[in-house]
Amino acid sequence: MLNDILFYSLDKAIRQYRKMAQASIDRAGVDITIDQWLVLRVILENDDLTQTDISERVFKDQASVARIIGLLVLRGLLATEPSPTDGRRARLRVTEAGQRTLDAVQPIVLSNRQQALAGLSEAETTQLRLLLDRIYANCAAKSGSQDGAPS
Amino acid sequence: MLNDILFYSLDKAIRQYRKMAQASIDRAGVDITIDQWLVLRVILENDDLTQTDISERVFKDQASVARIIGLLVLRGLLATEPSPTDGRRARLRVTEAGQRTLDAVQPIVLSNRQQALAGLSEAETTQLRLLLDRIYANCAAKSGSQDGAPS
DNA sequence: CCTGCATTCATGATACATCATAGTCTTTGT
DNA sequence: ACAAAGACTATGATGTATCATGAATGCAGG
Repeated sequence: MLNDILFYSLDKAIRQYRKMAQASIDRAGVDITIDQWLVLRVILENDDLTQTDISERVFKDQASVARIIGLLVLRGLLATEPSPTDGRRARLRVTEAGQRTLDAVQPIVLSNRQQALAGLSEAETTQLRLLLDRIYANCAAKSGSQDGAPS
Repeated sequence: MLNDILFYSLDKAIRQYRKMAQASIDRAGVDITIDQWLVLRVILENDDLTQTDISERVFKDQASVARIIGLLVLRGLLATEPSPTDGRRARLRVTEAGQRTLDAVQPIVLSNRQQALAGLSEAETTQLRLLLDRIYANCAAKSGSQDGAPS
């Protein structure tokens, strides 16, 4: 019956982390959500991704990314101009305000991670990641076949 | 940095699990969400909890529980009658349809957990749970103090 | 050039998360 | 008994998740 507890613990841990992370950003007076921050950060690092590309990197779906981008533009953290090469797309550019926000949030996120992992050794975090990735792989596999898709 | 990857893996794992779990329930033709199922199950086991009690057990907040209960009532899986002892509350009762749904979902959930944890030893799941609980504790602690010092 | 198909994005519908608050009822202190 | 405090629930506002679909554009082959 420990299994019962495992996914509960998983859920609890990630949710508490998000809660703590968001609270620390709010406390710093920065007006952005962690999801928006994540997307903005990815766009800064590569301003020529499609929404689908972005969604894969941040592990969200395209619809969520579209709405997050919409909010980022609304808030003036992101600017768009029509793509010169592809009429379906818009080129995304992080604005000055967006850059300032990213700069402000960066140290907070690092400190959050540190707090969350306090007392865990490198070996432990490594193993944790391994186990989580295995669970992910198990869940991503089509049930009924041990499909050896490339990792 | 591996830290970067850890919370990403955490997020990925739990989301993929939820996705897989919901898909398997849908595939079985049962019309319920896993969150609704979770709440319904808790109510079955104890029909005299407040929404706050329930929210603590399923690790959601009270507002979410209130809305989930509303949907469960709407769908006829849950019935309410005014509490005889407390005018603010309603006594919750799982209906026949609710019971049938619970019965239908139970084996699916067990199978899902098994699939998700395939290839993990008991020791590994135990350690995983321990590490997750530590992260939770770290995040639940007030920032700025490593010990339990009052704020 | 045009057609069939894939890609890219937007949006509606539904559900959950979080915060805040209001309304109702209960308990407590005096 | 009464007022203050607290508990319980409902709901508005905002944001995200997921699925489905539609509209616009790009592209390859005929």
